Amino acid sequence: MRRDATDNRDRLLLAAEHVFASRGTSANLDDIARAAGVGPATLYRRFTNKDALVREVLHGFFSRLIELAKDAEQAPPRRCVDMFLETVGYELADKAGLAAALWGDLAPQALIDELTQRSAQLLARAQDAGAIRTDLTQADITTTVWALRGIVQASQPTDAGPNAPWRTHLDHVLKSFHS
Amino acid sequence: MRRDATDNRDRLLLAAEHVFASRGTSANLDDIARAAGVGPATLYRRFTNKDALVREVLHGFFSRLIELAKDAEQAPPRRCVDMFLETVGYELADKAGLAAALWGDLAPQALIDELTQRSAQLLARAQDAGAIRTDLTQADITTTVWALRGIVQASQPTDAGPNAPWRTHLDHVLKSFHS
DNA sequence: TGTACATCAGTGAACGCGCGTTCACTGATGTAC
DNA sequence: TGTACATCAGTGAACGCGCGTTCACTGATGTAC
Repeated sequence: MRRDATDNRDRLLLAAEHVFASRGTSANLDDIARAAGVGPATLYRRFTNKDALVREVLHGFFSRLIELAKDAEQAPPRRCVDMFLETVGYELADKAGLAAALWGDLAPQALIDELTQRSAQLLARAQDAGAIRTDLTQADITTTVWALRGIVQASQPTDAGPNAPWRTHLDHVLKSFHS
Repeated sequence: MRRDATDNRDRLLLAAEHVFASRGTSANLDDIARAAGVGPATLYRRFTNKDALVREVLHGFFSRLIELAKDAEQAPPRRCVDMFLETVGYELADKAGLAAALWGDLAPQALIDELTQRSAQLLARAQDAGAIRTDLTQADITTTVWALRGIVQASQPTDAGPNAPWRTHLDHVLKSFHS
């Protein structure tokens, strides 16, 4: 691919990440093209269509969540689930617009599967350390992520910082997880 | 208003409740008109525009939530918050499409205020009875509703019954609420 | 109880706008020599 | 290092579709007598 082509592709992807993250995936492509400094038709030279663009942005988002799971694997067993959910919460709050589409048709199934598997391992690790109730399953982790998403989407951007609604809610949930 | 007019208004409102509840407020008006057995133009004789129709449906939805709060006021103080959130969860799960628009621009502020106030009273009642931690505020109740909404929206309709994801999540939260 | 008629209800088709997508063309890039 | 040229990139305007909304007209309702 030619240099000008790769440059524009990168800039379009960056612009799409920003716009989708702040205004959701229903944002229009003209705004993204303008933010990237190209015409709307250029977008269609780099991406098949809007769905393909959304898919690629979601792919990056899920990749970051998987990185967060890997990071948590390095944390002490007693704290690894807490750390994972806290960092996921920050990511969701920062990318509320993407969180909406998290588990839609356009989500990358392979990455979802990997994330599910890794969170199950984190849970098992914390349970083996005796830090988390043994009657919990991976579904409780996923459900908690959905819950955080719901809170983040309803919250104003002003609801940030250590007392953000999603943080106190997560505290409640983790309190129960730790039995 | 003439009899045929009131009849059609009622049927349009019912149809809108069903369609919006199952497919969200972005569902198109043609489907609603068809479900009501009238032409699309008739809808505009009974309602100013789509926003007005959505507002009226949301008004009904919030009225039902307020009824749930009133019902909870009759429950034992130690259980009133639990009961409120459980019944709200059922309502959200049943009307997932409306839950999405819960706190948007079209929501009726007066009813939101009343619901907020009533949930604060429920919380105070449970706290006075020594059933719920005294460091909680009304915001924790609202946040929990948002969380349930997020779960319900991500869940499949098959995730129903006593083991629905939102129910187990609420159990976790209430466990922490009760200290 | 009938009937005439004013009023308002219902309606299919058309309009307009937003937005994803494509067209037909101009312009930049990089390679061959 | 220059230069010619094939290739592919960029682009504004136009297209088409979905959908909210309105038009211009026909039809039902209910009241006055």
